[in-house]
Amino acid sequence: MRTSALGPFLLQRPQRIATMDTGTYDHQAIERKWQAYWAEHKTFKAEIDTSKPKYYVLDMFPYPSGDGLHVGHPEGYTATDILARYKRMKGFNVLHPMGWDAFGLPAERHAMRTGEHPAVITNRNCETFKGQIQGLGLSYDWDREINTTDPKYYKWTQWIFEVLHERGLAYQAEAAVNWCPSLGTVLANEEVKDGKYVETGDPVEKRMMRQWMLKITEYAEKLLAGLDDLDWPEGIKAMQREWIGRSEGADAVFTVAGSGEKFTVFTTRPDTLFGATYCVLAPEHPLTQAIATDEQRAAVDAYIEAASKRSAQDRMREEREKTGVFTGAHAVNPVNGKEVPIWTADYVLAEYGYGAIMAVPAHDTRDYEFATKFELPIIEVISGGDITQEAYTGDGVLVNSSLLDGLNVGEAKAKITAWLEERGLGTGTVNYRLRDWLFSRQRYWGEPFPLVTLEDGTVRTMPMKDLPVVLPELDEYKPTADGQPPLARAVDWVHTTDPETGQPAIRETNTMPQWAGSCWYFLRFCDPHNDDAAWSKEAESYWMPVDLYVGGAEHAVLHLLYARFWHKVLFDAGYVSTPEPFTKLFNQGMILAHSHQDDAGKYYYPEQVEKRGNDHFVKETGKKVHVQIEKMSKSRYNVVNPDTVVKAYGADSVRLYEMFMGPLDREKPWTDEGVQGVHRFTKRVWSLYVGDGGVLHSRIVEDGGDESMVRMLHGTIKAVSNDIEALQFNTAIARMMEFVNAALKVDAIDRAVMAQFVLVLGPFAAHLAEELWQRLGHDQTLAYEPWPEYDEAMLVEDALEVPVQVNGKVRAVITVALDADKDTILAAAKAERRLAQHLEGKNIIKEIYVPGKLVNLVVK
RNA sequence: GGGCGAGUGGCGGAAUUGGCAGACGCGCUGGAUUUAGGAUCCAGUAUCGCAAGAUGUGCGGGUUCAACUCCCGCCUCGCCCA
Repeated sequence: MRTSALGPFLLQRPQRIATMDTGTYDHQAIERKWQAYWAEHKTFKAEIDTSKPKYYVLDMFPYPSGDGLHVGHPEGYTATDILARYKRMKGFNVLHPMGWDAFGLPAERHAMRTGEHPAVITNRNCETFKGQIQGLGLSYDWDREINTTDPKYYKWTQWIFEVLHERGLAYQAEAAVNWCPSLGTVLANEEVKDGKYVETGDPVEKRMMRQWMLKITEYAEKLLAGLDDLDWPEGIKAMQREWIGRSEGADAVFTVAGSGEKFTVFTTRPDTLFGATYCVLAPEHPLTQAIATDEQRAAVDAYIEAASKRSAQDRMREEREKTGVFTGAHAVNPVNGKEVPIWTADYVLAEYGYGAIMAVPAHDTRDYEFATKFELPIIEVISGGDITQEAYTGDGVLVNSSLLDGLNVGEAKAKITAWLEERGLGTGTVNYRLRDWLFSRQRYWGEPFPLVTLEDGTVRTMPMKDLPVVLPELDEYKPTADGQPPLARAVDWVHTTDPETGQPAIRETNTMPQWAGSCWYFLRFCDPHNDDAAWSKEAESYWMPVDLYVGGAEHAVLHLLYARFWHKVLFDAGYVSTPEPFTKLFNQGMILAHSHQDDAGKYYYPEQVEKRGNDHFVKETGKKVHVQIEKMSKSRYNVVNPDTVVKAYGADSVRLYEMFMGPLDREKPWTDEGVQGVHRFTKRVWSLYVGDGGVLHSRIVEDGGDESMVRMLHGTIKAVSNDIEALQFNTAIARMMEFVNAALKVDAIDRAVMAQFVLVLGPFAAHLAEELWQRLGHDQTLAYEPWPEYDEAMLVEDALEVPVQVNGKVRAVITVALDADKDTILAAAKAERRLAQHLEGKNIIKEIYVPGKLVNLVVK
């Protein structure tokens, strides 16, 4: 066995783990060793250091479910970890924290079933998650770990609620909510489909309840405008814009004939006012019942009752058959005094606009459908379509519209809006689809509201000294028999006194929704142990904003909009220094997996299935199954558990594979063979550095190593650096593979080259790189080693290879001197023997040389 | 219906943004090693063809010396909104 110049030196170093002496790649021992090292040395602890530029890279923190991590979680976490490690080596002071979004319904349900306190369940789940995450070697500063259910944390969530309250942005209202009687709680709109709770199928109904609301609508304009400058995926920005749904139009006041009652409608098409042939009030509209005539009252009441059972989504679905009933009353159209019938129909929502519309069937698809079904008149006011066939929604010249005749849509809008304003019959307005945020949940496992209500109905927020308002202990977590939230069971807790006046008072029994804690956790990470404030000005202004935020696209709207809203309020209140919290956002794609299903629809675990020829069969029964690629889920029997993969192939292999699978933002299927492929790569890296007996491999030499590897190294550094910056980790890994493949083919490589490559590998295969770095003779972690610089001069090849095309098809490749000029190269190209048959008997009519790229000869 | 995105070998995917299509990996084929299996190593692998060569990036057109890339018209799939 040859020993390199460094061999003897390394042999003298004490080996920490005996099994590593054998020279085989023992990923388990290496990973254990370095994870212990990082923890013991607090390698990734972040402190404010104004001498360095900061970089705040954040993952969307997880809800720690009882199922533990699945391979989807580490995808984003690995991406941010690579960036964090890379930025540290680039000299940035990196903030890279992790915590738990731990309030939520699953823990509460579990508590209802078992009687175990949700905090106990939650803490157990957090520990599981933490263990799994640490097993992946992610470089979080664990001293900054936070948990939204910790009273020390939610004290400040309550404080922010008080800031919102002080600023008039929190109010109580009777609101129509999705009430699920069997769960005893309200549900968010997205949890309801077809009048049922999506998880259990329990029926859901509309119910008016007193609820806390947050006035997010007041920030609609700021939330919209703020999107423009963010480095976010355009699709996400578009979704937020749609969600906010700004539309310009006009309010118009209609009078109920013969009663003097008035109602306002919002329309984006005031130009079509002359075409209004009926009005529709939402079933929930306060006038609906009031104006119903005696003959129609029974039908109207029945309709209102039926509508209350349908969700907003359901009601808005266009393909759904329109329903509605005539109220018996008529409305006076403000522009022409014409009386039109007033209907109620559930395609009009109480929450949108004023819950009332003027219907112009000739120029609105839904109104057209409704009018056709109920044989209501259709009057054309904009020419250009054929209203006997369908609604015409395009531009055109106004007709049948008195003062508007002859104008186009834009002109007519402006003219009629001014006309309405002059007469006090309406105003030009901006309307938003965005609704105020329903902020109460009838649940136990959430933040209590920091306020009490006095006997006279006065609401008082708790003074700072009395925060946090801690969740009381309960014997049972179910709603009370009379339908009150679980907190109503804590009678002594509910009945309290106002801390300032000593008057008897009662506490709020609703809790905040799960979104609350995640609206500001990125701020707490800046200063997680501060007991005097949610964060210090110093910490906030140093670390914020978040430079890169990575998470799933499922949070495109709600979490990201709510967090931006709170942040803007805190900005206006002077508590934070930036108007937006997340400078750059990136959504990782979902990881899919193969599932095996028979014709009856039954799923099988991959282990139950075997491949025979091109088909797959259930081992036991021989039944044929089809293989498909689907989202991972327990019910599809196709969830991949990262623990088993880490155990079999190592955390470095999991990290590398998740990044190598494909572009970060795309969906991609998990395959075990793929993991094996990158695992093979880690073994090849090991064998590149470590020879028999665990000493450095003899190919590593002090100097005189292969020249081509120096060039290869610089190319690799350049490519990997660019790829990391662009979050293109798949191609970065491919470049490193190319380096290793080339390195394994040469006999001697300079030690300096090998050391630099370890540094490049470091952000990806962190454990392996640390181990090799140590074996190269370093006694400190590589985490803060300067990132290798590449030299552009080193990328230049000795000679230039130029492809030669004839009529755009490559026919030969010629090798020319680097400094060869155009004429020389063209001459060389034309002289190329292999081109002869393509040039024979033809005339060259054009010669193109793209410097350094190619030659193209156009012949005829 | 509208918006956004995607479509490239048997598979996941590359292509410095108009310049050698298929990097890298999986799988497969052959070989070496092994009692055997696994692991490892070497060679090959878009399609047709013995070859020369021809064809080839969802489909159809166009621009260009040159198109996966740009333009026009379609088809399919995914997500979001109606």
